[in-house]
Amino acid sequence: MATSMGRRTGRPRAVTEQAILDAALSQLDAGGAAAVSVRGIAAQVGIAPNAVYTYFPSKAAVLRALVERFLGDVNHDRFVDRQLPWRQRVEALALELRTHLVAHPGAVQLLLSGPMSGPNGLALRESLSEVLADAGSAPDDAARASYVLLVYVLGAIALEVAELDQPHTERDRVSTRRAVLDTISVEAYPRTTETAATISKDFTTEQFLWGLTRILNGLQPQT
Amino acid sequence: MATSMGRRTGRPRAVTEQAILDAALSQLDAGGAAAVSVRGIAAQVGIAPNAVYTYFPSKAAVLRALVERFLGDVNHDRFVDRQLPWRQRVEALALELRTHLVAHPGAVQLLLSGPMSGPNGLALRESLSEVLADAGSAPDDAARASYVLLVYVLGAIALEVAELDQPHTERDRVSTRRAVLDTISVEAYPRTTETAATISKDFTTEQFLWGLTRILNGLQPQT
DNA sequence: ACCTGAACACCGTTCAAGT
DNA sequence: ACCTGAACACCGTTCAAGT
Repeated sequence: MATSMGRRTGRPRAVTEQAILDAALSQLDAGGAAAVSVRGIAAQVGIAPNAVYTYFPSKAAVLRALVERFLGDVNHDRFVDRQLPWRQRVEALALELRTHLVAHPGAVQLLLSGPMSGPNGLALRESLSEVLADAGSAPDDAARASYVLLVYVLGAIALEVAELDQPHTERDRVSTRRAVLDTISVEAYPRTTETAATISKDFTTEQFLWGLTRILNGLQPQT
Repeated sequence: MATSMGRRTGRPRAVTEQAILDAALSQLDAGGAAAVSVRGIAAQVGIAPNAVYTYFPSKAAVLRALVERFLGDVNHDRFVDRQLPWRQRVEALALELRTHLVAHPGAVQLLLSGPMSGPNGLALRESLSEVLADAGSAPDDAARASYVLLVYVLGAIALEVAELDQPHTERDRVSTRRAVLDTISVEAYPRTTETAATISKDFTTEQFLWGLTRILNGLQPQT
């Protein structure tokens, strides 16, 4: 509420923080994260390069603000609607994230190179925690699940957009995507080899990922 | 086998490709991906900046070669051992990857910003596919599972190293890590709220991730 | 308070010249 | 064949000076 207040009198600002971020985003879209430059932003909004530092203290601050605005733009309507089943709420979030990230592929790099510690980033993680708490997780555990889900969504999209830059045929791409779908569970398929007999019948992907995470975090797998 | 052959006579090389990559890696370790520079590499190995272009055609090529060498360094012994149960083989790979990536956190950025399309990258994906084929997946489906697993491992480590740069207490970090462990399955916890009743009893994390992936790839969820 | 021009210490890459 | 010095077109950031 104090956005247009408190500005000390003097020469009026030539542009706005939003215009700076708009320019940064258009550079991001045009050439990826590496193509975003302070000088390019300045040229686009029509001020001298160093004038950018009146709006943000550094290029890193510009990128942080861009990530924050990006996260603020994802639609939370279905996500926070407690009337909906929790599955639909999480799916809505994942879909929203994917929509925005495919529209701005460079943003994936930005998201993965920082810990999303701004207000909107924390809010998103908290909302996700709430959903999973509604789903029946203990409050503490829900925070954990939100981490796993974000990892999965961001990681999957990161690799997807990396592949988009490659000279693959569309057919390759489609089959790669479909390829991901059916194999999350190896249980869904008949055992065809002898070594496959080593798998116990009731071993699920759920247990598998659980054990994998445990190992990745340096703890002993349960025996 | 033709590495030291075929070099046309003339002035001998002052350094080696490996020395260039060593220098690049030390810069990566010291200051992250952004700190790797052609000029810095040249200074470290003791040649002029432009002499680097006798060894690699561009900075991007240096980084690609670095990723390739990195992937070649992961120990495949336990991973390719068909005597071991497939779970242990995949876990060995995940652990190996994590060990190397935590030792060289900047490499995560490199891996996630490219599609790992070099020989070693493809070999790793193929090996992973073989393991899952041994586990009973149909050959085509196994390629898909390897994608999911790589996403999970790389994504998880990317966020982990991003958090390492933050001013968190060790206690925070440990609890965050433990937090990830227990909540991959919401099924493991008792339902405590009314909305939780919307979850069917036999709904597993496996099905959940499966549906999520399907949605992320733009296909209709099954009803 | 905000802008500008000029400068500093960098970058990746190219080119002509040396051996 | 490989190296060097010099140059080109950049980069983020700082500083002194203007209004």
